[in-house]
Amino acid sequence: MDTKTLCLGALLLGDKTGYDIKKRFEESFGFFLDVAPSGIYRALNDLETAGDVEASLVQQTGRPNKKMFKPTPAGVAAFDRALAQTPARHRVHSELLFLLMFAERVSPAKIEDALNHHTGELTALIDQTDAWLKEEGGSAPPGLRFVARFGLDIMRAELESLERRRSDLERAPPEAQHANPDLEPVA
Amino acid sequence: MDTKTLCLGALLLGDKTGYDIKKRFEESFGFFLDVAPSGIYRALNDLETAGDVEASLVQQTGRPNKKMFKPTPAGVAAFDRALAQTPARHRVHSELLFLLMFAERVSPAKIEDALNHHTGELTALIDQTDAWLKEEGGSAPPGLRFVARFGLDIMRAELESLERRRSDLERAPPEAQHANPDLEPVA
DNA sequence: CGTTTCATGTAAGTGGTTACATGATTTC
DNA sequence: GAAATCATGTAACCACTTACATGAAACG
Repeated sequence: MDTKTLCLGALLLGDKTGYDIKKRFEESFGFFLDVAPSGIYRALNDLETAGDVEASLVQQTGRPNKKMFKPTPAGVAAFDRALAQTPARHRVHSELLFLLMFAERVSPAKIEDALNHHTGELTALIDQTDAWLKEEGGSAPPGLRFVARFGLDIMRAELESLERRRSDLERAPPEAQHANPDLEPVA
Repeated sequence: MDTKTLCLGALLLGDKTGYDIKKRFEESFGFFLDVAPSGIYRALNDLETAGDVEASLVQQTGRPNKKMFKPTPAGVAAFDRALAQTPARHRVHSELLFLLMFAERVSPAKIEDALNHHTGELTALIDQTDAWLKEEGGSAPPGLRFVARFGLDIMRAELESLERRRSDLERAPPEAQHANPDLEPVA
């Protein structure tokens, strides 16, 4: 899914400036969609020249001026079209899992760190989502709420599974397999 | 994570040809890592010129010849280095969730389809992973087994959550928001 | 005082995707 | 007969990433 559509979506959810969108991606959104910050401003400008958003400059004193964006009817239509056409992919894009697949080849410290880091991120996101549901969840559209609840379910399942199975990785395999002495035969 | 490292990983897991790797990506691997098939052959050739893999041609009658690849010691070292350096990202890259966030703007049929398709994929993958664990799981390295088990946990959690919450989406919100009637384009 | 927050961009480079090409054999 | 499987690639394009640039104010 391209950055432009993602930005339009953010604008429909109430964001106003490129900075707002960037923040949203760093927080909730970013958990399941990737966008580079610099790409956002670019996309916004492209959308503007295409007539899909309208911009208005806001002078500010004490802090940088900003540019507020609003989708035009054409932009909304384009968004809906993109939504309807986008194949509904869903995958756990994870270098962490790739790393864990090859856990034997990596220093235990790195594995430990990676696991700790991820569980930390998960608990933070869980808390954050939980708070959002309580505060704003009531007034949010059902789709948004659904995704938040679903996300919570998954993140909690991940945490639980990691905690339960973690020891399987940390216990070095009894004897058979220590590091990789000879790895041709694997096949 | 770049295609080359991914290919090296696949070779360490026992794959031999580009085609094998491609298949692995379409099956298990592909669930959490993206690679375009055409990129694989390219990557393999690059790896060969870099001296990270060795190739041997296999003449076949009745079907196309193939090129079997094997990592060199240098390749193995490069792989381990890449593993150690790669940040252990983990995110649910999901256009499906994006779609669901804006469920009100999409035709109920599309939502229904997307959900059905995904649950179908999930059950298939669950069965497949389950079977793998029973058949080959015993002899597989612990990292691989861990990921398979973790994957099962998550996929089951997803299925359960989707089934439980699905009705929240299908029930149109009481009054306020009934789709978007002006959806001229694709819809 | 140093760092984070706010706020918006440019420039260069490339890795990856899409689309195309080939062709025998087995399966339905 | 049509379609899928096996098997390997080339060519071109461009969206995205990384790195860099700027600068005031608030926070600690």
